[in-house]
Amino acid sequence: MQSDALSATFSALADPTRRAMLARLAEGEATVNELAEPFEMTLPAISKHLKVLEKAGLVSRGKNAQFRPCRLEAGPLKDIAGWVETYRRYWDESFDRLDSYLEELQKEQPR
Amino acid sequence: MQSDALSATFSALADPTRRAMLARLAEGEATVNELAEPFEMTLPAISKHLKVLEKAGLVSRGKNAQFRPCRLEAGPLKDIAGWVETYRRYWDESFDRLDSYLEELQKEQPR
DNA sequence: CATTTATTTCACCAATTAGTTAATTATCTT
DNA sequence: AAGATAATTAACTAATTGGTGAAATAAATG
Repeated sequence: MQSDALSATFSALADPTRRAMLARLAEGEATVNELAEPFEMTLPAISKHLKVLEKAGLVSRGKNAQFRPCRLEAGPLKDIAGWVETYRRYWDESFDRLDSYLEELQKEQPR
Repeated sequence: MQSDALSATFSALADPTRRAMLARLAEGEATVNELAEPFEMTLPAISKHLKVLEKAGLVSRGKNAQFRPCRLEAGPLKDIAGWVETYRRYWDESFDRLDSYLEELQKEQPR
């Protein structure tokens, strides 16, 4: 088990099923069965994928009777965005302009 | 082996050693031995990590005498950035403003 | 040509991952 | 209390991953 958060997040995202589950959760909360519905997998498999997402902090779960509604938690995605952003200059020539735009944004909304 | 490109990229990035290698390559080309130097791993292990990065399209290799200089290829990182960007609204309230800024950028520089 | 240097391939191993079926737990409904 | 529904846990398996040491390959150098 990789212990650093960034690795856990990248690892959780390295699976199309899990990314599809996040995409579904982006539209709103869903129960485990609702999340499982589009896939040809058994429920225990879905349960395991959910656990991976949960450990990476990408999903949180509530409790409603026998249901365990899942919510998207985007914090770790922000970290991914931050990490990848440091490489933007290597694929995008207009990096400098966006960079300074983001700096502007920062100044406008101080903490 | 997961066949889709996005999964391969996330998977390649889900390892701190490989991310460190990319960070090194961001500073410029490096040989395998140069890349290996900061790590306590054997050369074959490094070679394997490089192969993972290469298969994900994140690294390309040249040929110079017995050296195989490695270069960073940022294309797949752009795809990661694109993927994660669709979730920005979930962690950042000022998404709408950035979104419209990026649309502006698009218009200014068509293809 | 023999040796050194750079790197890869091979054969192996232990741990992890992604899936299964069967059993269990928890809660609601009748 | 009994049955149905939601979800998890357990036990197992096959494939993948991340590492190793030893051998092989490729090119430069004495």
